[in-house]
Formats: sequence, C-alpha cells, structure tokens
Amino acid sequence: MVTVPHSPASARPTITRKDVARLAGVSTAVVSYVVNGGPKRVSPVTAAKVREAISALGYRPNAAARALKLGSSEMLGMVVPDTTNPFFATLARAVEEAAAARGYALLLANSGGSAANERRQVRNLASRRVDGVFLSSVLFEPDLTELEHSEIPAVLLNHSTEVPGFNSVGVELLEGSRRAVEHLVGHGHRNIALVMGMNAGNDLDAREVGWQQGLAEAGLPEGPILRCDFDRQGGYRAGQRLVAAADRPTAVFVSSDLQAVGLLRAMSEAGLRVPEDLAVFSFDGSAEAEFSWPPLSTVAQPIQAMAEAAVEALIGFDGVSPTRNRIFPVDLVLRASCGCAPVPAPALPVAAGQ
Amino acid sequence: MVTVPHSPASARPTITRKDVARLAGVSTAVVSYVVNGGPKRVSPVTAAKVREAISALGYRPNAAARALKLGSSEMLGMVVPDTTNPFFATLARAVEEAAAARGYALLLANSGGSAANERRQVRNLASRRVDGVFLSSVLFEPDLTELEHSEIPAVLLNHSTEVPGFNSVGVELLEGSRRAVEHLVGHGHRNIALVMGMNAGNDLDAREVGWQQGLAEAGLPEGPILRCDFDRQGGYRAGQRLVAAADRPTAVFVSSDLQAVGLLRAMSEAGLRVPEDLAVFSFDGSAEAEFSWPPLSTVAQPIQAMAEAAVEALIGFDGVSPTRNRIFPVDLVLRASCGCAPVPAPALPVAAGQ
DNA sequence: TTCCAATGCGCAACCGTTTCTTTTATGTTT
DNA sequence: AAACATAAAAGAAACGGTTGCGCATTGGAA
Repeated sequence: MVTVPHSPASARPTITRKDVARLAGVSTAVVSYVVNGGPKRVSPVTAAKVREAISALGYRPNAAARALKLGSSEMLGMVVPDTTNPFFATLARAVEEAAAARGYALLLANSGGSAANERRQVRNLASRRVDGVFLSSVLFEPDLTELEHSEIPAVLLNHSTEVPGFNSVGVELLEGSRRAVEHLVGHGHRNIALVMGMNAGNDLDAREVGWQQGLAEAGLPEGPILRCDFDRQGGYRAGQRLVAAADRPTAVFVSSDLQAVGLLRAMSEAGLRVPEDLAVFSFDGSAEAEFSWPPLSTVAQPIQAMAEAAVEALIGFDGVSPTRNRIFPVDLVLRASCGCAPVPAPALPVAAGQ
Repeated sequence: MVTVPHSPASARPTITRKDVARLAGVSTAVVSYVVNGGPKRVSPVTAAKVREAISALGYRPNAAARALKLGSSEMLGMVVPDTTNPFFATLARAVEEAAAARGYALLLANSGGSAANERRQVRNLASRRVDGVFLSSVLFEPDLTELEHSEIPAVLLNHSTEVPGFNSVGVELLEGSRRAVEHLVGHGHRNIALVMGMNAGNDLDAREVGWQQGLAEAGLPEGPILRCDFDRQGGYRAGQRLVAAADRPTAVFVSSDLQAVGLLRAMSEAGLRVPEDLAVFSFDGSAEAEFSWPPLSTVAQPIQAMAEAAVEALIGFDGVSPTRNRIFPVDLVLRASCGCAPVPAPALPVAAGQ
C-alpha cells in the first residue's frame, strides 16, 4: 500500500507561508490573516485563493516559529510519578483530552516518584517553554521553588491541601476516607486497620486523618497502621503483614486501589476470604478495582471533572487574580469487598470439562 | 513555604541570550557557543564568565527559537489507542524514558482506537513539528497516507508485520501464541478456545495464526473463536459467552491480559475454577496479570527493549538506508492460570477475626 | 624584527511567523 | 471633479537562537 519511503532531509522542502503567498499571488501577511482569521479582514475571493493554495501545497504552519513570535507554545506540561499507575494514567488521559479541546498539546513526564526527578522534569518542561505545568506528586511536596524562579504557571493537580500562591485541584480526601470508615463501621467492624503509602508528605495524611475521624466518631480505637509502597507489590507486602498480625483486624481501609489489589492477593494466598474474614475499602475508583476479585469497594474520584478544572485553571490563570483551591466531592462505590454486594460463590462444583 | 504568587506577564521579563551576553560582556554568539559546546572554541575564562552570567540570570534557552533555527523540535510524538490500557501505558513510559535519555521529549496523544482520531492526532503532531512519531495502533492499520504526505519519519511500534517504507518494531506474535497453545496442549487440553480483539486488521491475526498452528501441530481441531472489545469489559463478555457455550472448552488463549482479566471475572461469577475448569493463557505480560486472581500465565513482551529500539530507529533514521522490521522474542511467564503454579486454596476455614 | 598561522571573538543573516504601519485601490460625498 | 473615508493588501520589523565569515589579537618561527 505504501510505496514511498521517507526521503532524506534534503528532499523534504518544507513549504512555508511564503510559498503559499507566491502561489496565491498575495503577500505573506494575507496568508497569515486567513490562517488565523484575526480582526484584519480579507476579501472572500482572496481568502479562497489562499485557502486553495494552502491545500494544494499541503501547507502546515510552523509551530516553532509561531511559538517564538507569540511567546506561547500552546503546550502544557504534566509531571506525574508514574504513568503506569492506572490512576495517573487515567488522570493524564483526561488532562490530555481537556487540553486538546482547547488547542493545547500535553507534554508528559514521569518523575518516578522522586523529588529530584520531578525538579529535573519541571526544569526540562520550562526550557521547552510550555505555557504551564500540572504537578501531581503524591509522595512528597512538589518542589515549588523551581517554579517560583522560572515563573511558569502551575496547578497542583492531585493535591487537596492549599498552597499559597498556587492553584490546586483535589478531592475531599478526608471526608471520603471518613465516610469509607463510617461505612465499614456500619457493617459492624470494630477493628479497622489502615494501609497507607510511605513518605506521607501531604495528601496521604488527609486520608489518615479521615480514617481516624471515622473511628473516633464511632468511639472505636485506632487499628494498626501499615505503611508500604504505593503500588501492588507494596499492598501485597502490607497484606502479608496484616495476615500475620496478632489480633487481626476485620476490616481495612487502603489508600489506593493499586495497593488494595496487592493486599487482596495476599489475602487469597493466606486463604482468607474477603469480605468475610477481612473487609476492604480502598481509594481512587479505578477500573482495576471493578475487575479485581472480589470487586473493590472504593472511594471514587471524579477524574474527568478534576482534569477539566485543572486545565481551566491553568489556561485561564492570569497571575493576578487570587489562586483557588478546587476541591471535588467523592463517591462511595459499593461492591463486594466491603460486604455490600454478594460475592458469587467462587467454587460451585460445576462439572469440569473432560 | 512559598510566598510569591505568579506575577502577571508584564512582570515576567524573559531573559534572552542577549541579557546574558551583556552581563558577561561578550557577544551573543559566544553565549551560544558555550551553551552548545560546539566545535568552536571559547577560552576557559570567557566561558566561565558566561556560565556565571547564565546562572546569575537563571537563563534558559528558548526552545522555540532553537527549533525554528535548527529545524528540529527535539520532540517525538507518540499516538496510542489508550494510555489507560496498562500495556500502552507501560510502552509509553518506556518510550518516554528512552527518548529523554537522548534529549527528546515525548508528546503523547490518544487516538481512542479510532482511525479518524489517529489521523487527526498525527496531523496535529506534524504541525507541532515533532521530529518523528511512533504509531502503535492495534485495531487497525495506521493511516500511513497522512505520513507520506507530511514526510515525517515514523516507526510502527507495536506492529509485527512488515510495511514497506516504514521502520517497525514488534514481537514474535505468531511464535509466542503458538508456544502458549503448545503449552496448554502439554497440560492435556484438547479443546482450546481463542479470545481475540475485534477489527483484527493486522497484528491480531498473527496471534490467531499462532493459535491455529499450535493446534494443528498437536493434531487438534480448532476450538471456538470469540471476538470482543480490547478491554476488560470485552473479555468479561467473551467469558460469559464461553461459559454458556455448548461443549465448553477446557482452555483458552486470550489476546491480551486486559481481556483475560475480564474473562477471569466471568469465570468466577459463573463459579468456574481457573485453571481446573478452564485454563487461561494470555498475552502481554503486564503487571496486572501478575496480580490477578489467579495469576495469569502470559506471553511477556520485552517492552523496555522494544521502546529502546523504536527510539533508536526513529532518531537514527536517515531516510535513505533500508527500513528495518525489528522483531523481538517473547517469554512465556508461567503462573497459576494455566495450571503450572499451584493456586493457594482460596477458602481455608481460618477463624474470622473476633 | 617581521610575517604568518592559529585562536578567540563579534557581526549579521537567517529560520517562519505575527502584526503594526504604510501604501494602494475603491467608493462616497460635496 | 475634487477631496476624503474606507477597505484591502503589501511592507517590514520583530521574536531568540545558530553559525559562516571576517577581524583582531596573540604566539612562535624565520
């Protein structure tokens, strides 16, 4: 189907607006006016000629030149700990779409969860002259000093606590966690553990506080706290420790779906049933939670809306109006892992094939 | 900690190499030489002065200007169906890292699995003057006509069949699938189904052929073929159909981990045990396969190496040397779902807490 | 001492746009 | 018919960085 290989640079004559102008018999300025459709008016017949020349030549404006002249690259940067994490993947996708809808492209950068890398990535994005950056660390306070210096607009995306001078968008971390615990209490649990990420710098604390509040309101003592890495493996290890714990809790609130998936695995391996032996409630509302076994009850974040708001905040930011801290409500998605939905009997003696 | 809000544009005087030159008492050319460290030689003392001025002013070269002059944006584009799919998320991350190691940033674009969107995204990337694009569709042939016209180098990333005029990197799809089936046969299965994606335009076919070959070599008839969407939900539905099938197969080869996860869920809901009632082997080798229940046996793709090779191919592509079709070997990762590893007894009567 | 090569640096053109300003063409009003 | 208002198009100056070229300055060799 395709027969023409890419030609070497020499044979790839980029067509500029000058070529278009020549072909259409007008000046380059006119081409610019019809391309951008500014306030300057071009006669319909001229515009048509130009448009014809453009499509005949397959002309595409050079974004670099445009960016240079305008001082705006029409690109946004986003640094996340790890796009491999479904939560951030979903967030990044939502942001990409919201940005694209406004004509912005998204430059994605993984920090690997290290503050040093995050700083490096921000610096890199800054030198590429993005019009703004989304910062969505979890494990640590983002390195804002870097931004102060480069004076590039930023919004803290997955960040629920206020930071002076920065727009941020987050969710009701505390309230969501509190309600999850409240829900577990409603199932009759009185010994409820907490599985948290490590390096709790900022946001994670709110989940911890929510857990504490939920217990306090029910007059219950705090169960054990297990800290682990922010991934499946971490949750798995935490689960193993939980299984071995003396006075094992009957329920656990986990700070992310990913960790909960790992924890579920540890339970299965130990022969413990969820939710009968251990009820689980986690946080994020990712697709993976829906398809885990058993399906996870989880505190769902309105990712689309958050992304939308973040893009809005970043693009519309004038640098002078007061910064905002947008906090979105969360939803409790009730499934089997907390005991709400029935878990289908896992081993009905159906006749095995041959 | 942070007290200075972003200032309005007026108060953000971008410093250019001219400011640096003035402060260092040299010409702008010299600044350029020390920044880029070209063949031109600058005396150490002058270079030191310049460097000092640079850091004093916090100067960052303007990437747009550089791109304009050099004709290279030092950005690569990548269009994937969906970054939310763990396989593509991992691939994108690996590519981002490989590109970053060579000084390139990655512009990520989701096509949502539609050819029209993919075309639009490629066009968008082209107008942003990326130095090349990675195309990794699954469900359809990438729209190469677009690329032909814009003459922007491309490599087909997740693409195992050869396309004239394009570099591509893929895996031994057919061989991997064949071996997976062979493995299932080795477990004694004689009725082995296939769960495939829909719109099988290109690569999926190779998996189908591999499945056929594996069966043919064992002298077995072909089991049922179930086509479904390329996600968890699709696999779930396929699983439901499989459960209801007359003469239910005892094993199934699934074209992706994601689909297999959905299928697993359908099995559990139907009370069928994996691998006793149905052995499952899937494709991709994603992290999710490791943490599913039971853990999935899967054909693992060497994603890091593939990303590395793709970046190498794209950056090093001169447009004249013959294109290459890099095919990587795959690995069979054996876990419980095919019957290799023991599945821990799922319901030991351990005393429930309190 | 004189000449030449090498070295270090500055000048200025250019990359492809946008946009302000000026020029030219077209109508309209006395 | 002259003068003027208006619209349409052309001209040209940036934006910030790179780089070929040329001019000084220097050291060493003759």
